[in-house]
Amino acid sequence: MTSDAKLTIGTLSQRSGVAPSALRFYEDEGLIHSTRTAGGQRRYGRDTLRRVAFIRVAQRVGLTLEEIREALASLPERRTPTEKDWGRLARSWRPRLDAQIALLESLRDGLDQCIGCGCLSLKSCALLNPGDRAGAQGPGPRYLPLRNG
Amino acid sequence: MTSDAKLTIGTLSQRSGVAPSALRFYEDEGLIHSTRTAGGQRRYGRDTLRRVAFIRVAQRVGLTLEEIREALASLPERRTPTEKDWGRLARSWRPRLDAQIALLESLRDGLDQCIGCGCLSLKSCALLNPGDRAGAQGPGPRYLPLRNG
DNA sequence: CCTTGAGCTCAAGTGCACTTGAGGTCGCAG
DNA sequence: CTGCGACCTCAAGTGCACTTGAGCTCAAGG
Repeated sequence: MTSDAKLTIGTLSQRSGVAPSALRFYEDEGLIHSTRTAGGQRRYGRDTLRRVAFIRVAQRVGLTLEEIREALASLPERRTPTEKDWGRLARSWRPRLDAQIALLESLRDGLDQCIGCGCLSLKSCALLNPGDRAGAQGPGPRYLPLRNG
Repeated sequence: MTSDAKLTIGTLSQRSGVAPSALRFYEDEGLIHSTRTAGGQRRYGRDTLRRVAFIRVAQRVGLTLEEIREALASLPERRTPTEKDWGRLARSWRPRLDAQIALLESLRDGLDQCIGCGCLSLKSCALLNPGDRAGAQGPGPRYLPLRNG
């Protein structure tokens, strides 16, 4: 019977390791949902715990909250998501993870050759132009969340 | 004779692929330096090209501008840095790169086991607590620059 | 000399992911 | 029923890495 107990924001915060302010923020952003007590306080179903966990892991993988919201939107609305649902979502990260790992490995392996040799000053350097667009006037950098890095 | 030509900010921008505004910003932050013409315009030595290249690669590796400034501060002030100087700096990234790669790999390899099995909701999950601090109320996330991601 | 594109400064704005603070309310133990 | 810790809202602030805009000056070709 503990399975249908609702969680307060404080409890969810403790169990998930995510600050209450962040949980409210996630809710504003449509990433999680709550019911309210008569007095207006938030109450979360236990599946929210997994939802929050998913959000944090997805952030580590490099997704923005925007992307995570989109991913979560593909979950069933009517029923509590199953392990298969979560598994499917998580597996969609693989190409992204593989690409990131490949990038970092090429960076690591290229350091000695590339930096030492002087190509670091050339537009054609693979380290400098991993996206293959030499000198393109792109916008600012994107970020990869790296919690507890 | 091209080797001692000074670069304007526009030329440096084109050659490095970094916007003029960013170059001015880097200068404000002490990451690069310029001399000025009589009229007050910036002129950069050719070694600044390499310096800027270093900054961009360092960002991809995950360093903040603060950290990059510190790294650059260890370069000789009096002479133009040699390839050995740059190589030494770049090699200091290795442990960091290795750690990041290891993290992403554990994330990738843990996905199927972890997300499918339900531990995603537990504080002891390795994916959720890579820093080994379950439920610690850490500050906000850190970022890993991921240009052209 | 004149024009014009490139450059200058300084203040403010952007995007992301939150946190902080002020001022007030809820809900449960005693 | 009272106290007080947990919760509420809303606005503003934070940190990083820049970008944008206004208003003005410089430098090089014709």
